[in-house]
Amino acid sequence: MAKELDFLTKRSEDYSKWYNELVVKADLAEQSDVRGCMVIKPYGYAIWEKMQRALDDKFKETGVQNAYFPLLIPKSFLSREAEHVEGFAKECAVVTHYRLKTNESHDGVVVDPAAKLEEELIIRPTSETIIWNTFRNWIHSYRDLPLLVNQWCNVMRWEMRTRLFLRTAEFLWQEGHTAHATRKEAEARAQQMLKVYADFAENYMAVPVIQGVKSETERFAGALDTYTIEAMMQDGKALQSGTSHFLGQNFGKAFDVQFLNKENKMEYAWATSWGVSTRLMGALIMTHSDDNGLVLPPALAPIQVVIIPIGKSEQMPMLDEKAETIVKNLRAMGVSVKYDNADNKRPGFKFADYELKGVPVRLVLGARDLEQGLVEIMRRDTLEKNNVPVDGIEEYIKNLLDEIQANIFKKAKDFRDAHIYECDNYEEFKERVKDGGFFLCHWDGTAETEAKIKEETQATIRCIPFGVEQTAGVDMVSGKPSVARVLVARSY
RNA sequence: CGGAUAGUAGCGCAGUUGGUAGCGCACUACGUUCGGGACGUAGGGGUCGGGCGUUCGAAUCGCCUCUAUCCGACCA
Repeated sequence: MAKELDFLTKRSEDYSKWYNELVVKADLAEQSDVRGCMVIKPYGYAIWEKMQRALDDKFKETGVQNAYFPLLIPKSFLSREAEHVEGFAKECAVVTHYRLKTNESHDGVVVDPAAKLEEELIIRPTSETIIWNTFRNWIHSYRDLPLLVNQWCNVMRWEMRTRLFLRTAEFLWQEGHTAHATRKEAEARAQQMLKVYADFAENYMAVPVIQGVKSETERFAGALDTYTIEAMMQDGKALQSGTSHFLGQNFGKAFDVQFLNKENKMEYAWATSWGVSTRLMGALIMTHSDDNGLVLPPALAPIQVVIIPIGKSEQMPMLDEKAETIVKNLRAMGVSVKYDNADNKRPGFKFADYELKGVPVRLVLGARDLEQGLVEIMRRDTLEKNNVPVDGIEEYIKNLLDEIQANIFKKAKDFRDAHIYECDNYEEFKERVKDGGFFLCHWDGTAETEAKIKEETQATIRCIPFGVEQTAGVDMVSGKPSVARVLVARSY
């Protein structure tokens, strides 16, 4: 029997520790030696690639095209839009020199002071400025609009405290930037992309989200409106999982992007931007995983089915042959399968390892069961095991994958819904918000109230949610009248 | 930038009257195993974060410094 083994910390014991260990042990990512940066390992990156592909397809369905803009942004660009620079100035990495030279003792290099840049370059924290500087040359007439561009890239924000996937100094994301002839069209686009994100989160990631609009203080720097999807993690905290901004004419004016409209009049272009990042990986991990490790939705799992043979060495050729047929059939149905017949790992080890990695379905091909025409199927979401006839197993698995996808979404949604509360009493709120959960509360709409809640409870207004009944009431803090409930929670 | 804690093998750690470094996992080789994280035997791997000091002698004591983690502040 096993002696001291390297199990995960229990989720209930220390949520942060559990999360960090899980990311590392499931082989998704690790801390880099470079401060605040992350190494995404092949298995983690495979999940990210699946996300990218699915999102990219959806963007293209809405007419968006991919492009690429420079990593380095001249400092002067960033300061063109006042609010924008204010929002990002504190977390920018700056390039000041373009050359190194050998030091005097010839055992290292130093920055060459003679190679100081006349104008410093900023490593992009986001690309609105450089993209709108480029858009100026692309947009002259209403016929050039709408301009719908997306880029997949890395950005850098010098955060004080970082956590794998959730907040890293450098991260991967996509940022969409669109230019429009009318305010209405731009607003519609910002909302449309939010829907795309919500659809992706729920149908691919199986993460239920609440859509809404941010309060003024939580808005993106330079935006007129910021739309958001908010997900609930298993500790009851909120995770902002994607945002879409209506930028008005702020960047059009800042970068002088004007066009001739149908009436032959000059007008500034209307803008949106929208993005999701590798933070979605964090949402995926924290929403579904359990004490055995990761639980991946079949739609995003790099390996959907793992087949593990068990038998004496003389039976292995027979099992290999049987497995080959099943693998071939499953692949023909578009299912990604791994057959693991490595003889240097024992079955028990493989079971635990693939559970840790969140593989949705495990098929055990046992010589003993096979004599009766059976194989063992284990589903990762419930850990249930079943003996199933090997005939028609491919169809069974295909259906099971769909069922798992639906089930983990339902499970996450039930959990979230059970932790959403309406609350009208501030004292009660202060007490209960410590334990997590989403609170629907009346708000008088002032920044003062918002700041007070944040200061006293660490909770923030996550969004003014769409689709909730707009009932009048009184603000639980100030006692002033309120027209609707907003979503308040602690967040990552 | 404040408060706390910690830096010893790839990872996790032990190492108090100060005496020249060890355990588990991982790794290498061979063998036995294989239906829920196997075991045996034999190996390889360390300037004890860095500097200065005290001492015959420092992982251990003192001072300085660097780094990391957690809690705050900060975080479209």
